[in-house]
Amino acid sequence: MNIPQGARARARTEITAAIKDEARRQLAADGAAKLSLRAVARNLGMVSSALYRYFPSRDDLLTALIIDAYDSLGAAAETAHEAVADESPAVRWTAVCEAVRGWALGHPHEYALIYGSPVPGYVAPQTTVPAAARVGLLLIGVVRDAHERGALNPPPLPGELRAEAERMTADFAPGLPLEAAAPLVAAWAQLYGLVGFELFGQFHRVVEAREPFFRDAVTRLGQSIGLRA
Amino acid sequence: MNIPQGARARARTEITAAIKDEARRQLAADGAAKLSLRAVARNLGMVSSALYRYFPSRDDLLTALIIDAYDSLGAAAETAHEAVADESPAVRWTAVCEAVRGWALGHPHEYALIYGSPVPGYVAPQTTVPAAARVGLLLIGVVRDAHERGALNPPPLPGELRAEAERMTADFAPGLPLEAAAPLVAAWAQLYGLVGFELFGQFHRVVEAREPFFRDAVTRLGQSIGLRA
DNA sequence: CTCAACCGAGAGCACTGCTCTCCCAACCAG
DNA sequence: CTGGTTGGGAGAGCAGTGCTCTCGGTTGAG
Repeated sequence: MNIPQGARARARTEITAAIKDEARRQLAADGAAKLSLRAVARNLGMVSSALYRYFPSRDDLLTALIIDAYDSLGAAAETAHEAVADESPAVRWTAVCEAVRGWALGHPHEYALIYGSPVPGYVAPQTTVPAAARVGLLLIGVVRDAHERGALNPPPLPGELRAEAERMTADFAPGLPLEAAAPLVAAWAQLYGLVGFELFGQFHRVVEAREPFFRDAVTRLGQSIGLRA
Repeated sequence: MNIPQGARARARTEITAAIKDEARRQLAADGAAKLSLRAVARNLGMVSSALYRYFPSRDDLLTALIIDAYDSLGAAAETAHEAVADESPAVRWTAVCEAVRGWALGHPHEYALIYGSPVPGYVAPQTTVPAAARVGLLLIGVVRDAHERGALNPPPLPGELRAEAERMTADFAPGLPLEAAAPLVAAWAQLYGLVGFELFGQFHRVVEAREPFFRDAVTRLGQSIGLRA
């Protein structure tokens, strides 16, 4: 990103990038579990121990890939959103949802890496949080926008969720009506349920017309928060 | 299940069960990826090669565990359902959903095994289908029952989903009104989105009051199919 | 120009899934 | 009761893994 700071440093960033690229290739081809440091090193013409100068462990490489995947997904969603920025909130909502699904179908193993079961004993470091939040923030923005232009009719807020809803809006969704907070978070999770089931084969012989089915489901998901079609 | 058919056959079923038990222990402790055939054999006092007489590969052992996990989850859901069999469909719906969540929280690694990202290159054999279908059939039964007693108000059916809905009801949900088919399947997937997000840490610092949040979400999920509270 | 930091190479350790061969014990037919 | 067949445990071995450590050569800062 900066002015070249010496051959050494530049080589380091280049090699780091090359490692990630090769790792991403293997990830896309065979999935996270088959990603092998030795194979990455081999394909890069280096010896496996040299790779540890760049990533102290396999988990650190995976973490880097996870952040990249979150960013790639977030960018795809944001791009799709910009293309319909002038439309109604309901249209923008489904556009973002369909972008998530599209990205997932195009990057199944990367999707599995970030939204599938966490790799054994692996705990995502805090570093991943900002990248992971991008899609969520985008959805919050759509719903808040609907609220601001008076196009939001959220369902009533159950009393036992009032405190939770207040905390949610204060923490990460300022400007959102209390009634929309929990339904929005739930819809966010449910979106990934739909995508995951399709991607991981749970819809095999159950859902055939995948696209219309998904469009219908996320439209109703938007309605469940109060976005009217 | 039968009359003892000789020491040989009995020993075989006993050892097979012992292997599965030990494997399940390791699965619960460390997750699927760390399940090691050699470690299982070691803890059972046998040599690793002997284990291949019972399970031809690691994947076959995993498949057996997957089927058991589906059955365990299905049994938990059915038990929970029976306990409220006399209640309204809406109550039974949330009871089944909460049973799924409860089982998942109690068996995180087994849940990850069946609903997380499929293990690398692993494809579930047809054998798993009946066990996997139990929860789905239970939910179908609840909604059909609501329909039969006139307590179901499904949303309108979009034209582009009519053929799909006809196929769905014909294939696995006879007696269900066309309008309910797609919303039900979607709700089924969305339920696992909610559970998965909680289980895999996506709700960390996002949802604090997990139980009321979940109860509210699945109640609205039921309403989205037409079950009135 | 010197010296520390950097980093690639290679050997090695402990582990994995899986195969193959050997050999004994259980079983069934005659 | 016996003899051949089969089931299954033991052990060695192969190819692969993540990771560590040591040895040198190169780079770049003081």
